[in-house]
Parts: sequence; C-alpha cells; structure tokens
Amino acid sequence: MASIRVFNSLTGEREEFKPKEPGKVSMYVCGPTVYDLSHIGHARSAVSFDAIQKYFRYRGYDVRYARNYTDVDDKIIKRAATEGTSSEVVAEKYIKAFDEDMAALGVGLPDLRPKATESIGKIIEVTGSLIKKGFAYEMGGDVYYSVRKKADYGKLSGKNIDELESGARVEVDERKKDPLDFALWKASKPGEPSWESPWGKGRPGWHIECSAMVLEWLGDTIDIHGGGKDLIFPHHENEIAQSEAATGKTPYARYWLHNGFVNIEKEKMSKSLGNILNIRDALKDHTAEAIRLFLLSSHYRSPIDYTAESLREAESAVERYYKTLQRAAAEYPTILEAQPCLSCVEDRLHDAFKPMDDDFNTAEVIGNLFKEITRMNKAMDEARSKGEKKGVWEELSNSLAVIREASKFLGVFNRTPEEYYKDRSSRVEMELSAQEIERLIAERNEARKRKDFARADAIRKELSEKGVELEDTPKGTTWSVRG
RNA sequence: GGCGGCGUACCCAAGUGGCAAGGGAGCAGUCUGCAAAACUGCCAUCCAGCGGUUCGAAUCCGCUCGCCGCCUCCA
Repeated sequence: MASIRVFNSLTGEREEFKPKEPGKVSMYVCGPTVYDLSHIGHARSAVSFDAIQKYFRYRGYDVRYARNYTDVDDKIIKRAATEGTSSEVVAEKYIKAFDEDMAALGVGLPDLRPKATESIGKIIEVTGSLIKKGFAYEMGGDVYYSVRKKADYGKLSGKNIDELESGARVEVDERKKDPLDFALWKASKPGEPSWESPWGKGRPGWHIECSAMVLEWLGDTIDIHGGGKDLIFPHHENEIAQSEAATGKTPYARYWLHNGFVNIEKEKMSKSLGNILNIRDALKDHTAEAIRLFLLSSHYRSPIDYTAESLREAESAVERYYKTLQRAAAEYPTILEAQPCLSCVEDRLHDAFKPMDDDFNTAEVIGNLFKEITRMNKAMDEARSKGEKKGVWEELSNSLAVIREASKFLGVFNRTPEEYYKDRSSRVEMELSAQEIERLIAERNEARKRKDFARADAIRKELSEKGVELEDTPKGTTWSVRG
C-alpha cells in the first residue's frame, strides 16, 4: 500500500507519514473555546480533520483521535459575567451547541473529547515539573514559562525571540522576566473559577491545558497535532516548548497540520467587521451537505472564500449527484440497495483516492467522483438510445461503489435521494401541501394527454412561482423545491 | 520592520519536472408538446510579469508586480 504524505508545518515540507507505532495514529486537534456559538471557521477545521481522521481509519490505521474543549478562559469568565451566570453554565451551553453543529455537519465524534477543567491535576503536575526543572518561575501566585530557557523556541513558527521583542507589540508585564514569557498558571481573582495549587488558588493558562491533555490522554509523543493556521503562533509554539521541556522528549508531535482560513465574501471574518458567520446561520441558508462539500472542495491548507455564489455552486453539485441517483433508481430499481462489488473496482478506487495520500487532497477526489457521476449518466443515456440495458447495471454499481467508499471519509454523498429531497423540501416555507402539488401535477398530466398545453404550461408556471419545479421524465413527473 | 503563503479560463478550483482534473456560468447540438435534467461538442497554444536551470517547467531558482495571513485573543 502506498504511503501517505503530509505537509508538516514544522519542516514546511511534505513528508512521508511514519507513525510512532506502525499501523497506529494518535492525533490531537485544538477544539473550540466555548464562550460563544461556533462559526464557519470552526466548521472548516473540524470537517478537515474529520475527513483526515476518517481517511486514516479507511486506510486501516488504528486511530486515537482527541479534540478538546477549552472550558476555562478569560472570554468565558467575561461572558458569564455579562450573562449573570457561572463559567460552568456558559461552557456547558456552548459545548452542547458545538456538538449539535458538528453533528449537523456530519463530523464524527472524536474518540476523546477532554475538557481543560478535567485535566487540572495534570496541568498542576506539568507546571510543577517545569518549575522544578527550571523552565518556569512563580511570581505572586502566577507561574510563567521562560521562553529563553530552551534554545529551539520558535522552531514551529520560524520566529526568533529577539525579533519578536523588537516587534514591540507584546504587552509589557512587570511580573514577567521576559515579555514573551507566558502564563502556565494564573492566580484567580475573587469570583473566578479556581483550583487549589501549590501556588495558591488559581486557574490554568491557555497553552498548558492542551499540553496536559495530550500528555494525559495520548502520551509524550503524538503523531499528529492539528488546528487552524492562526494557532501556530503563539499557541502551538508554546505547547511545543512547554511539553518538550517537561517530558525531555522531542518531538512532542511528529507532524503538525494546519488548516487555512475561511473568508466571507473576500473579507476576513472578524468581530470588528461584524461578519462572523455562525454555523447555525449558515445551515439556515444551505444544506449541511453543500457546506461540507464546499469546505472539502479546496485543499485544507488553502484559504477559502465563503460566498453566496460558491455555496450555490456547491448546492448544485450536490443536487447533480442526487438527481443521478434518483434517475438510476427509477430506471434500474434496486440498484441503490444492491451490494456493490468492491473487488471489481479495486483499481478505480485506488486511482480515485490516490490524491488523499498526498496531503489529503479532498478537492481532487471530489473531482474524480464527478467523473463517476458523468459515467453513470452516460451509461444510462446510451442504454436508452440503444434500447439495450446490458452491462449498465454493473456500470452503475461500480460507480456507486467508488462514490460510496469515498463518502466513508468525505462524509458527503451518503444519503438516499429521498432523504436529500425531503431535507431540501423541508427547508422552504411551503405555500402548498404535497397533496396539493400532486393534485396539480395530475391535472397537468391530464391536460397534456388532451394536448391542452396552454393549461399544462399554466400549471407549471403557477407551481414555479411558488418555488416548485417540475420535471417530466419517462417514469412520470417529479417535483422539487427550489433551494 | 520580521516571518510565511498565494497569483491557473468569465467565476470557483486540482495539478509540485514530461504535451492543463473537476464544478458552475456561457454558446451550439441531441432529447422534449414546451421546459428541465442528462448527454455530445466548443470554451486557458497557456498557467501574474521578466529572466535563468533543464532535452523538457504552471511545476525548480532569481528578480519584479499584485493580493493575503501571522507577529495581539482567534479555527
């Protein structure tokens, strides 16, 4: 079996993926800080790594995948204050919302979903050992990591300490020995969530929690660490520093994978622009499947632009697939239920999925799936014009096999046409009931039989104005709701 | 100022040394009472520009122009 190549942010190159233990993959991806609804950027990260994780499994790896919830943080505390409630309540509320959004997008549950607050013991332990080893120091109840204690600080982001400091954008904190030193442990103010520690009551800093959760659940060296590109500095840089200092083992993560950003109509999503797109708002306008297809239609490291146009295109692409399925089922009953023959398409599967082995190129795989869709339609067209169905069933079955295998890791094209159209119909406020539509279709077909095409066209027009589109097929008239 | 990325047709987007995937739009045709869908054909002699390396480059190197990200919480 061909090996998988991954782009490693640490080296800036594509490398052959060699896990620490053959056949096994340990993987950690930074999850959300749960102080608000998650946005389309979280969706991209989650969907990208979901596909990656599923592909490893598809390829037979034994995967242990963790994605955390940061449930103790300044923003959560602030939010709790404005809502007049506790951090715990805020965190729980948005963890639930995040989980719902992920489920809607078909993101599988990671094997482990640790919360920062559940690893406080480990955080204190790691912090303590960093002090003991001289990498961290205590200052009035705070504990800081000393970035100058390890020579290789900056190796992930390609920065060096002196240049960072000349940037002078780092706030100066008198308690720190060096402006770049970061908090491992923060003394808590009254009313804030806090835990007893050797340095008094306090709470963990941001970076240490991920290190602690990784060390606690996955070990000293993991295979893959993922997250958004923006986390490279300082978050992941700091994670590497503190983890490698604490364990004395290098590397902390063998491969670092970072996904690109989502822009909205060519602009960066930001609070100040007020263009943060929540996942649930996106789901109001588009099907989850179209959103997922859109996210996977570009390489995970490239920036992508979320626009009304690009989503409409994704929606059309999804519809093209289900229309083809619907047609296949109409012309070749039971084709969708039949067991496909995987051994018949071994070579095609290999060719179609090969791009995944080169840094998870989902975009190219999707392109290959559309070739299969064209192939299905072509076979059915030829059979119809020749009046000879011989061989078509196998042709359809083989293409379906390829698409369905891909859907195991892409997470799209995995529904029946009925489910798809039902979902689309339910998204539109229907002025007409299904029964009413069926009645009008029957009336129109009567008119067509009488060759009363004026009446027939009037009914088509009437339905169209209400968002219902008709299609006359050899098997009768079908209708769908315009998305 | 420092670090990094990107620039492929009307739009989106693969391609990472051997004669430019795929989706959308458009045009023409087949089919259809009409329409839609589907299918067929057309749609980048060229991959921001200029040099260089090479038998051969969109793909490697250099320079120029343009866009973007990070350096501060951030997926």
